[in-house]
Amino acid sequence: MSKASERTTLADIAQAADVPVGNIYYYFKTKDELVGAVVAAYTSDLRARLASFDRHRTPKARLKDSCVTWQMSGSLPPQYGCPMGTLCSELDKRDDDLEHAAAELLTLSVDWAEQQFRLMGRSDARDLAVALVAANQGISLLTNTLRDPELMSRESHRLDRWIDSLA
Amino acid sequence: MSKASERTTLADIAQAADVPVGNIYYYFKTKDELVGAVVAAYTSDLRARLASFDRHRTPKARLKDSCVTWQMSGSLPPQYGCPMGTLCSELDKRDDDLEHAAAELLTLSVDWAEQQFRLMGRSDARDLAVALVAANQGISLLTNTLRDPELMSRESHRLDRWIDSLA
DNA sequence: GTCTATATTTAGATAGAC
DNA sequence: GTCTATCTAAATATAGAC
Repeated sequence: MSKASERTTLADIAQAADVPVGNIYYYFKTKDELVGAVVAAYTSDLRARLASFDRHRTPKARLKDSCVTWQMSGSLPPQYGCPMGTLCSELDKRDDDLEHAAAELLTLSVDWAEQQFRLMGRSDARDLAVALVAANQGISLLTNTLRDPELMSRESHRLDRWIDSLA
Repeated sequence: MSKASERTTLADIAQAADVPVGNIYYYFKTKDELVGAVVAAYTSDLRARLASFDRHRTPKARLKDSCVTWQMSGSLPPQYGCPMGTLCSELDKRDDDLEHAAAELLTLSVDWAEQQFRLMGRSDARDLAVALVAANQGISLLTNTLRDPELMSRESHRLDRWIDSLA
């Protein structure tokens, strides 16, 4: 099999970190432990980002800022694929502690958005939150798969106008 | 590594098909050839589905039907993950013929939807098409990751109303 | 703490009996 | 056409020198 499955190996990580492979095991007992550390870092980063939106006075401004922020984090080097989507499909198949890490990550975003729509007085806050997160995840998938950053920016603007249009 | 990376192995496929592993090589020379066959089948299935929407008289009816159809194909057994999303993140990383298969699959859907919006007289047909496909992909990811089929049906209804609201 | 060498495990692929 | 046994390659993991 030529270069088929292409999941990230310890050799890849070691090369990126410019250390020998065996060295990794001084810091992490297993590869799973390393993956867990990555997920934990990603989670704490997301929490920090969500918290940072508190600086805006209105929930509408917070939501609009979140679109822009996701847009930036989405336009990473495309060869790494849609970060959240990849994480979800990788973690989703497991049967250990990390099995639900992807779900927790998504729930974090949905709950936050729901809270903002609720503060805007929308009784359909949950549906709107789900739709917003789904739109962001979906456009991230399209942008990365089609290798076209403009898709993300155009959809971001559309979502921005959509949020503006809400009561 | 316990059950960490969890990509689909030939052993998994053989077990699902209830045949011994070696038997697979009678039908496919390599695993890549098997993956290619799966992608080809998926593509032809998508083409057939898009073609079947022609039975509706108006583009609006076609688009609305496509949401319902995607909703059904999305509520598969959740342990397999979001089908299209998984396919994209798996194929995306390759460097062979299949590298762009995921992109072609998505483009097929976007082009079709663009055509329908265009027939509706929308000058922003491309943006709407991208948004629709992204919404479907995103809600598929959420539905599968959060293991909640209701997310998909509620978002489908929302998209249905959204299409109805367009001029 | 960092490195090399090597052991272990797993997945892809082949050979050959039936 | 189907099966078992086995080979090879690659990735995870460990041992032990420095």
